[in-house]
This record gives sequence, C-alpha cells and structure tokens, in this order.
Amino acid sequence: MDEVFKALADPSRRKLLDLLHENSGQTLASLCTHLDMTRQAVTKHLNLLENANLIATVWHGREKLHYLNPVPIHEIYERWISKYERHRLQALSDLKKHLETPSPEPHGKHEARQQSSASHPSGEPVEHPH
Amino acid sequence: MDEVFKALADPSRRKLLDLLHENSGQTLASLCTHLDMTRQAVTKHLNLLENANLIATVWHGREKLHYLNPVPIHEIYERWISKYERHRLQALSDLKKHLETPSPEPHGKHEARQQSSASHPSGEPVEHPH
DNA sequence: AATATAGGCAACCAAATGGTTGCATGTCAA
DNA sequence: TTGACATGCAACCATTTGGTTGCCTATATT
Repeated sequence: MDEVFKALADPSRRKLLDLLHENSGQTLASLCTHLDMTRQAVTKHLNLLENANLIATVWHGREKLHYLNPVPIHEIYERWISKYERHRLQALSDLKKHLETPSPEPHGKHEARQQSSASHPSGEPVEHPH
Repeated sequence: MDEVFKALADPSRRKLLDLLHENSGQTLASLCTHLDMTRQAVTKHLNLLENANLIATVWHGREKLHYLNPVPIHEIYERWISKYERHRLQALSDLKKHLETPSPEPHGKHEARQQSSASHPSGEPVEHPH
C-alpha cells in the first residue's frame, strides 16, 4: 500500500491517471504528448504506477497499452472514512458539485464552503493565541 | 490538492491519521508516544497534514488538539472512481472483508484475491513477451 | 517564584526523488 | 533487409524530503 501513496504523490503521475481515466488503453508515446518531459521520465512514472497496481498493462505487438485500476483508490477511501461519514460526505460533495454547475437562476454565489467543521466535536478550529 | 497527496505519501503521516481516526483530539505529546522519532519530527509531519487540510487543530491552554478531516480523502475518491464503478467496488471490498473475517466454518482459506481484472476491457493483464 | 510541561523555530545532514542524456532491443512497414 | 518506430535500461545530477540537534516561548503546577 505504501507504493500506492508514493505513486499518487507526484502531479505528473496523477495527470497520467487522469489521462487514462478519460481515455483507457493508451500507449507510452500517446501519453507522452501530454506531459512536458522526456519519454524516459514518463516511463519511470508509469513503472511506479504499475508497481503500485494503479495501472495494468497489456502488450500488443510493440505497443504497451495502459489501463487504470481503481481498486487501490477505493481502499484508501475505506481506510479513513468511517461508514457513517460516507453518506454525509457524499451529500456534501454532490451539493458542492451542484452549486458549482452554472445554474439557470443567476443567484449570488452561495460561497460553497466545502469543509470547515466537517467532523469536529469542538466546532471551528481556533487560531493559536500566542 | 497537491499538498494532500504529498502529505499522504509518508507512512509516518498515515500512521498519524490512523491514530487520530481511532482516537480523536490527541495532543502532540500523546501522538509522539506511538512514533519512533523526535517530537520535532512529528511536529513537521503534523504541520504538513494541517496545511493539507487533512487535520484540524484546536488550542486548549498549552495543549494543541488534533482532529482528522475526512473531506480531502473523499475528494480523492471522487476523482478516479466513476459513479458506475462504485457499487461494484464496494461489493468487492465487502466480500473481501467478509472472507477475511475468521468464519465459523473452518474451510480452507478462500485465497481472497482482491483485484486482478477489476475493470479492464481486455481481461487479465498480460506479461511482457520480450 | 521556581520548575516542569507542551510546544515552536532554525540550522544542518543523509537519502530519496524526479529529471536528464546516451545507448540497446524488439517489431512493423517499405 | 533496411530503416523507422515503440520501448527498455543505466549512469548521472540537482532538489526535495525526513530526520536530527539545539535553543526559545508559553502555560501549568507546587
């Protein structure tokens, strides 16, 4: 599991996951066109992702096709979201998304604050009085 | 969001989140007892987590209490799990957990393979024929 | 008031990370 | 078969990271 988090830590690798999420089965060369670095660097990133089991690959002739594997992400989710929080968080997230979409009625922005006191018994976090 | 992933990349920081998940509102000193490093090092980790918005803090006299904030984790989840995969993944995960619990019937281990071909159009990933 | 407790800040250091260049190998197409 | 294409592997380098030590401040306790 450590490798999964390490893999997700880099923005280029996350971009690779995003690319595969919207377009499955791409080759190395294809992915390279979206990243501003050498092919070799991208290879390193892809290897890391593959070792972390975040992507699976299939060889097709001389082409290596890459696929996103969502399972590890789901396991991260399970680790720190207790079952009871899930519904609330999902509702929150859906609401946020709803508020973000350009709604037909041109109201003032609702200032969708997505977090603040999401789960804390003592209300708003308080600044250090030093 | 970058800070969130960076924060999650380190095992010590993940352990801190685990500690706060099972016991909310701990002080720095309290958390230190579970990690094999100096207090200053733990402080650095906690600051990173706080900047990433993964924990919120409340000062209480000279004690700084730490709380887990699950929202960013949920956002990670939303990023790469398309809505249609969620049900299937949840079922898979539940099944895995079920198989892992010491069942009353002393069967042979079911060898709960949790991932393999979880979402790939081309079936089992294939090894490089080179 | 004196002392112990809870925490912050800065300088320093070894190791890991993310990129590069250079070269080698296997596959397809003319 | 020759050359272009798709990818792999290794050495190297600058920066970031994760830890240390040393010292300072603020709040409790006696």
